Amino acid sequence: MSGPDRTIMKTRATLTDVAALAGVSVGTASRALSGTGRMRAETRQRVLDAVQELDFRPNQQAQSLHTGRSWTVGLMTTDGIGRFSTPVLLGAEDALGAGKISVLLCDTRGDVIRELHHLQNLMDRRVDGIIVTGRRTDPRPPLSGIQDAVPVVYVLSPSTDPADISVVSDEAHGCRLAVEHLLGTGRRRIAHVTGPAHHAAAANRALFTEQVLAEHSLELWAGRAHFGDWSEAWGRRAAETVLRIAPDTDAFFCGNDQIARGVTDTLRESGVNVPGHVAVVGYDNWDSMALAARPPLTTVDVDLTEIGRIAALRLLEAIDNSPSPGLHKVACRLVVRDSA
Amino acid sequence: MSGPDRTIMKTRATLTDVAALAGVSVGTASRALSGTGRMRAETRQRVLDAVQELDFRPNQQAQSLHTGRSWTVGLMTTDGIGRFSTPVLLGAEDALGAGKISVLLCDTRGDVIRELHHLQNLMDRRVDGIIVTGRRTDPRPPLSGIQDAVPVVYVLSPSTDPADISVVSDEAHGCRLAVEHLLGTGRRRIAHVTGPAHHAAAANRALFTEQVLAEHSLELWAGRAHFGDWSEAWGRRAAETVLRIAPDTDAFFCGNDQIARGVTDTLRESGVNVPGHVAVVGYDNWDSMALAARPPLTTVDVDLTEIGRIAALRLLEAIDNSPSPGLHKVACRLVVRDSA
DNA sequence: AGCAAGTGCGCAATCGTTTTCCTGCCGGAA
DNA sequence: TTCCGGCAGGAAAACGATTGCGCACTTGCT
Repeated sequence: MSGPDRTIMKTRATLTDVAALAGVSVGTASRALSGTGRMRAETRQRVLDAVQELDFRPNQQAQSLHTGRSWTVGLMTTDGIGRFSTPVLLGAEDALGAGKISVLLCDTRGDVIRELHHLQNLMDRRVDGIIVTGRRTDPRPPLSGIQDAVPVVYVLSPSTDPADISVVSDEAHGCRLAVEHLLGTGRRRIAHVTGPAHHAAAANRALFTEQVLAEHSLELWAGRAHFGDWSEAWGRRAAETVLRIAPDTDAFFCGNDQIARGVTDTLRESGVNVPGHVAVVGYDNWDSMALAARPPLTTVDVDLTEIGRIAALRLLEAIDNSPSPGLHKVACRLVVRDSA
Repeated sequence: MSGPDRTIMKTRATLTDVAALAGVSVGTASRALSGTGRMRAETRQRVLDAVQELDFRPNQQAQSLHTGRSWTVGLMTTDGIGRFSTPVLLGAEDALGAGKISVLLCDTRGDVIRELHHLQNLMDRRVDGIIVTGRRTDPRPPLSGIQDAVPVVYVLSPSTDPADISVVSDEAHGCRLAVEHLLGTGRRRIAHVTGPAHHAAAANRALFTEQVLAEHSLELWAGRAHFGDWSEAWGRRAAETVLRIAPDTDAFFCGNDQIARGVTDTLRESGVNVPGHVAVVGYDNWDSMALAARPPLTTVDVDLTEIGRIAALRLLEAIDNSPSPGLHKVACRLVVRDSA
């Protein structure tokens, strides 16, 4: 319905209004607010009073137009906003917000056209920087068409160009934490069940796990790493297989918490005590999985929020013209619960 | 030939550059681009060529400063960005993106101070509208301090002021779908296990469930609704209780998928066949729960993405000065899998 | 030829700040 | 008294676009 238009449109006060009320020129009013320039304390106070009186707040767009800084960064997520990118996003938003910077959200859904389109939009809005995050940890090609126009930080999925700034989780460290925790509780026959071999996350974690074991003159139990998918169902199936081919396995290190949960389910239902007889360690520390498992999972926390925070800090540095290019790895934490 | 621009491409081309290259005034160049005003076809073409040549794109900030529209909306989420607000957010971003509008993300973490702060920021940036979303479905007080300055749409958590625009899930509809599906498969003794009684979501779903049953001259089985928390552990415990006090129960309708999963676990481990002997229906259609349960859960999908989309559309209407105040309810879908 | 009605396009104001330049004015030194 | 340094604050030019107004030049009609 066509209601009565807002006649009482109380338009916000401008600096001109403030200056008029304070009896000074706009230039002086501006200087009074920014603290630059010299003026009598009394004059400055008159301006401040007027600001108070009119509830004046500067128009960001006008400021940005003049200074060229928009105090805005774009956050492009390539793969929806899933379980992984959300904490990253929050961490970044938090760190940026402290610096008075706001976040423009773009979801490309993995579509190159859409990515280009959003990129164009961000440039049109003169963002000060861009954070690119993906769900997978596989490297991705850098954004095309923005040669140095604005700084970019890649998160979770590093850029294939080592000259770019990338922030990722230190998976080698995560695997070390898990394996050494298991070793510390006396386990020696450790099987590894994980996701698809063509996922970097799965392949890398398997590799790092083997490396850490090798340092202790051990090998993966039950043959090589067991690649499947990231599901509970796969965890259940894989556990059955391992129990069959290597019944003396005394620990499972799993590529994520869903697999780990599936493994514990199979173990419990097979009458194998966890952690008494076999220990299980997960990866990701996904609360609703890790806590609901029986028993609750000991698991590697990749601290996604911290990753987001660090990415934001690196971006701020780059915006301030002192970028630190390269791959930044963020340490993991081991969350010890009951399963190992 | 793209010779000269490659080296000097330091700053983006402005309309002035375009006008100079085309040999016209800025005003004419502007009109050539906007399509307004009359001019010789040849002149327009010269401008268009210059735009092409210089890769010109208008500066949004300058446009906004003049027109007063920022083509930006704020999206405030009050409670982190969880499982519920994320799909809403994506739906909104999608619908708004189609209208060339970008989304500024703000996370208040349920803190009133932070909310005020973000609100202030959004106003300073002259957003065209604001979407407010919360995790809980309980009503919330409207944003304070923005008397009609910009339109606001509340999502998931409706505003306590009925004159505001709110978009929520139609929970009565969701409960009807679930209960009538159970009735359709011949169940008559339906128990209800749900979250804390002080959560609107739990209380309402229990109420609606009873209402639908009453329409069929039935009552909740195993006494009144069983309130607890939203966890699997509660689902497991509640199922045990129900099996004990009302062993002839033939269906469970649960307040969310986690509870439902807990219920199926207890049933399976007690040797009760699902759905052969007892049927189970969940709520939320949270994939990683519903699909991983044994058997996979039949559950109510609240279509959060659609809710986000609709919220965005309502906001666009309001921005265009034809708001439709009140509570808008979005229908649910029943996703039938194996548990009922 | 003369006049009105149209075209095509430039000029300049505008949006709200920031920042540079410049002008008074005051006091102190010569 | 005159000159100069320094401080307070005003005028105005940016920033990059949009748009109302009006000037010059065509055209069409008598």
